[in-house]
Amino acid sequence: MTIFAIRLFTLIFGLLFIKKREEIKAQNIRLMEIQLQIKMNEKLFLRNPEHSDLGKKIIQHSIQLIHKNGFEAFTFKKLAEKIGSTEAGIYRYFENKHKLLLYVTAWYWSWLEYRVKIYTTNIKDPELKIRKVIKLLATTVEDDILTSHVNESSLHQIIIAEGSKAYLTKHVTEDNKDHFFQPYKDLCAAIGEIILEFNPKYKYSKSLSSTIIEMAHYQNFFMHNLPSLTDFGKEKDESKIVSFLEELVFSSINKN
Amino acid sequence: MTIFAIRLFTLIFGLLFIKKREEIKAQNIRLMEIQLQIKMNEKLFLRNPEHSDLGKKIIQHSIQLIHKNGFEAFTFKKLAEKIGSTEAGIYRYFENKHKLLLYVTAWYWSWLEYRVKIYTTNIKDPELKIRKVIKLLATTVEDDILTSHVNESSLHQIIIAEGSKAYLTKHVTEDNKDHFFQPYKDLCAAIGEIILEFNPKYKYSKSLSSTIIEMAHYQNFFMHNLPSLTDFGKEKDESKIVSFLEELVFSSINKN
DNA sequence: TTAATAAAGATAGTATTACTATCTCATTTA
DNA sequence: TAAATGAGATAGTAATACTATCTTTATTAA
Repeated sequence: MTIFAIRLFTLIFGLLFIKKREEIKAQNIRLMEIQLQIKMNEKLFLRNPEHSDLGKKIIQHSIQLIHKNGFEAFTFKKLAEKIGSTEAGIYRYFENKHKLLLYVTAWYWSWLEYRVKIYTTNIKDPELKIRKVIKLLATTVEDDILTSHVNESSLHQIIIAEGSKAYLTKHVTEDNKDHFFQPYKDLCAAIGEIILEFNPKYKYSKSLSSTIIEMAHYQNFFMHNLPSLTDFGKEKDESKIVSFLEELVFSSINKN
Repeated sequence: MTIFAIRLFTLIFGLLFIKKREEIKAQNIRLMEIQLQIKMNEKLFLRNPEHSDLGKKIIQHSIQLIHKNGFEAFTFKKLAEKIGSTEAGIYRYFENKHKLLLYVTAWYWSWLEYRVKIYTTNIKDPELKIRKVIKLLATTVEDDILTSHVNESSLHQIIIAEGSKAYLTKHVTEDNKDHFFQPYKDLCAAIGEIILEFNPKYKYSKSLSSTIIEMAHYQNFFMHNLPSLTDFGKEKDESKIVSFLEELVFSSINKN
């Protein structure tokens, strides 16, 4: 079923799904391994990190380091030391650390949209679709086995704490012209569509959509770090955020 | 009336309102000048910027520079050059640029809470109060004449684009222990109270409150910079954000 | 098998940033 | 009049954010 859903998704939404041949040389056996590969905007990198071991290590350990020390403290030098390479080596892949942040955030939003699509295509009822979407947005993810070098759980945490820094810059406009935020915008549009499916007359589908996305993350951050800004400070229970967002959304879009 | 409201506010909410004696030496005349002074957390600075000309210049030109070039590009060196002082001079007032950001954001939230209070104390109807609050949050401010060295309009823009960077750090927890976010939390609590006034049974008053605050700013940022994330991209009309927020809030808290 | 090419390691160097330290001088204030 | 304070001037340092170049190693194509 999963494989079918994934293939369907590939056909419909154009993400790349490849069978990767991995040669185990010692035994000279060819194994087929299923890997999810997300097509990334080429302007985000100088050399495609998916295409080499060093590249994958860069992504993998960037996520770890940013998650551990935060984006401000993250430097290419520290990253290089961690993966046993050199600063210059990282610069061959990414122009600077902000591009790398744009890369991992774009990757995250693409991956989320992919999950939204495969988990909602089989659902008819738009109400259930929206509930599913909110759950996907606001619930901590388990590591996706389809992506060996990306720890989705850490990545999720990064997006919560650092995600908005990707666009809160003086060069948003140029970055936007280079389509660096396309995955975010696509996800927002997709959720907006579902909202309109539920209520075609609702006037703020996109703004409500970006509100859900942002708040799914912000309420999580607040709950853990500035609890008095939420009503979930004591329990620290993600399902409460889901309930809040559901109530917020459905009371807004109900057709009365 | 304004003066009365301000005095009332001083009594009730403990903000400092002082008559500042300004000696005009040449003429040896003492003038009384009304100044709004917000009591700031002492841990935010090394030397109180309100207490000297250089200090006020630091605040005034920091706001200008951050507004113009963004917080990342902002350095104490550039600031010093701009105001004709030295880097070391600025460091006597603020430990680092992040503390300065915390200072101006805390100032902004205090000022907003002060405005929320004076503009809602005379209103009985909680519905009207909420409408007023949303307008105050989501509408560009005119420069407040009561604060000579703060350009509130630029400050508002800064909060939209840089405000969340104040708490999106690895040291939120310590900063929170030092009460650096108290003004934000107070504002959020105050709005939460009004929501409960309207509907005492509503379960998410604080989360809804932080949602309104954040979205008032984010929808504005999106509208201007990533318009496809909103429904106001074409008109770029702040009053649309107000309408969106009003619909969001009232459909959520209506008692049916 | 050989040559060409690409990836990546090794090393060096620079401008800027984010500070810290110290010394002097002018102005207030007590 | 002495003491305290504010602020200008200058110097120095460690870290950051790069750029450049040279060499070694691995891959591929002729």
